[in-house]
Amino acid sequence: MSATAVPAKSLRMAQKGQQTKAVIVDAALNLAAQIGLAGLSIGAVAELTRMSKSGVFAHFGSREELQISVVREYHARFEQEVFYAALKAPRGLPRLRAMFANWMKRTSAEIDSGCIYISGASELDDRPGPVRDALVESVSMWQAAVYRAVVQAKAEGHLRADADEGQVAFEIHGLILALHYEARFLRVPGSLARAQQGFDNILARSATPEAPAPETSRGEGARRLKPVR
Amino acid sequence: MSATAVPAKSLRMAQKGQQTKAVIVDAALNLAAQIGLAGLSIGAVAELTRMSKSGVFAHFGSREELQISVVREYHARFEQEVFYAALKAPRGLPRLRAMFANWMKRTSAEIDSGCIYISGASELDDRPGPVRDALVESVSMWQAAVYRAVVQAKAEGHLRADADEGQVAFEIHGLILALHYEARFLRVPGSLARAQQGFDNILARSATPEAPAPETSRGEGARRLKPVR
DNA sequence: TGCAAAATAGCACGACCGTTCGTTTTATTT
DNA sequence: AAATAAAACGAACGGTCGTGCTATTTTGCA
Repeated sequence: MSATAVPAKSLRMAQKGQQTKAVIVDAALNLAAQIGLAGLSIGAVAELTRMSKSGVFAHFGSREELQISVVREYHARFEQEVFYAALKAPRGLPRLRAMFANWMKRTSAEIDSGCIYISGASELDDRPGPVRDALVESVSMWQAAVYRAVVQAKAEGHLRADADEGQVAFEIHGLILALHYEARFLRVPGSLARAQQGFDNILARSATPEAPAPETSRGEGARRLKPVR
Repeated sequence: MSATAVPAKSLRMAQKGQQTKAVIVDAALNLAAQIGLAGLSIGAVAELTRMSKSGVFAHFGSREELQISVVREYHARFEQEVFYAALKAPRGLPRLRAMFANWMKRTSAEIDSGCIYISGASELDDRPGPVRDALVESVSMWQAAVYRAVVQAKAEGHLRADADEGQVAFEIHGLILALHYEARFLRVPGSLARAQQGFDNILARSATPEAPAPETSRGEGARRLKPVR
C-alpha cells in the first residue's frame, strides 16, 4: 500500500459512504426489529437495500459489527424519542410520567417494529460477545436514567421519603415488559391501559399528597387518582 | 439390559422408538432453552444425542414438528413444576402465593435453562405458523390458570371485593418478566427479592385483613407485612 | 477533464441448514 | 431360527450463510 496519504487537505472525506451506510443501518434496524438481532443476515439487508452482499459487507467488515451498529442506532433513536423528549417535562414526577408514557408508546403494538432491547435480551442472554456487551451497555444506561428520574421525583418531594427507588424502577420495567409481551405476542387488547394502570398503582402507594397530578390532554383539570386494585 | 421386562407381552405400542424420541426431545429442549426455539437445528440436536441427522429427523418429519414437540414438552414440565405443585396449597391466596413462588423459582437464574415462554415470544411474535400457535396456546393456558387463581383468592375473601383480577394477573406477569430479564440477561443480583417484594406490594393494596399470612419456613410465626414503597 | 481513492459489484469458498433416499442395523414377532 | 417391521445411518442435493478476493464503477477533487 502506497503511503496511506489520507492526511492532506480534505477533512471532508467520505460523505457518500457514510450516507449509504446510514441507509443500510436503517434497513438493518427495521429488519432486526422484526426478525431479531440474531437472525439478522447480510444477504437480507442487501436485498432490502438493493445492494450486493459484498457491498453491504464492506461497510462493516463483519456481521457482528453490523449488529453492533444496529444496537447503537436503536439506542440513539430510543434516547431521542423516550429520554430526551421527556426532559421537556419538569423534573420530578412529571418527567417520570413522561418517560413512562414515551416508553409505553414506543413499546406499544401500534409501532410495527418490535423492541430490540427486549428481543435481543432473550437472544443474547447466553451468548457472550461484543454484541451482547453493546446491548447490555445501552439497556443499562436507560435503566440508570429511569432510576435517576425516580430519585429526582423523590428529591422533589413527589414520592414518599420511604419509597424504594430501585423497587419502583424494577416494577416499572416489569410493566413495560408485560405490555410488550401481551400486546405484541399474545395480541391481547387493552394491554396499554393495564400498563398505565400499573403505573398509577405504583404511584398510589409511593406518591405524596403534594405530588403534581397527571396532565390531562382534554383539560378538565386534574383527573381523579382512583386506583384499581 | 437384558429382559427389558416390560409388563407382559402386549400393551402393543411404543417400543424403543418412543423412548429415544423422548431422549431427543429432552436434548432439544435443553438446547432450545439456551439458544432459542428459532435457532434450534436438527444437526445440533443430532450431535448432542450422538445420532445422525437423518435419524433425528425421522422421528419428527420436519424441523417445525420438532419445535412443536419441544413446546409441548416444556408445557408439560412447566405445568407439573409450577401449576400442579401449587395445587397442594389450599385454594385462595395460599395457592396464588405458591404459584408465584414456583414460577419465580423456575424463572430464576439458578436454573441454567432459560424460559421458552419468554424467549419464544420475542422470536415468534412476528412469525405466524404452527409453532407460534402451539406456544400461544400453552402460554394462554397458564395465564388463564393464574387468572383463575386470582379469582378464587377473591372468592375466598382473601382479596378485596374491588380487586381487578385481570390487573393483578397482568402485574404479576410483569414481575416475572422483569425477574427473567434482569437476572438472566443483565445478571443483576437481588432480582428475585425485587420480584417477591413486587408481589407483596400488590397484595398490600389488594389483600383483605382476613387474608392468611404467608407461610414462613423458619417458623417464627407470621412475618410482618411491611410494604417497601 | 483527468485521476486517485472510495464505493460497490461479482464470484468463489467452505460451513451449515433441512430434507430426501437407499441401505444397513437393530428389535420384535412368528 | 427365520421372517418381518422399525429404527438409525450415510451420502447427497439445493439453499443460504458469512467472508475473502478481484474487478469495475462511482465519487470527489486538482
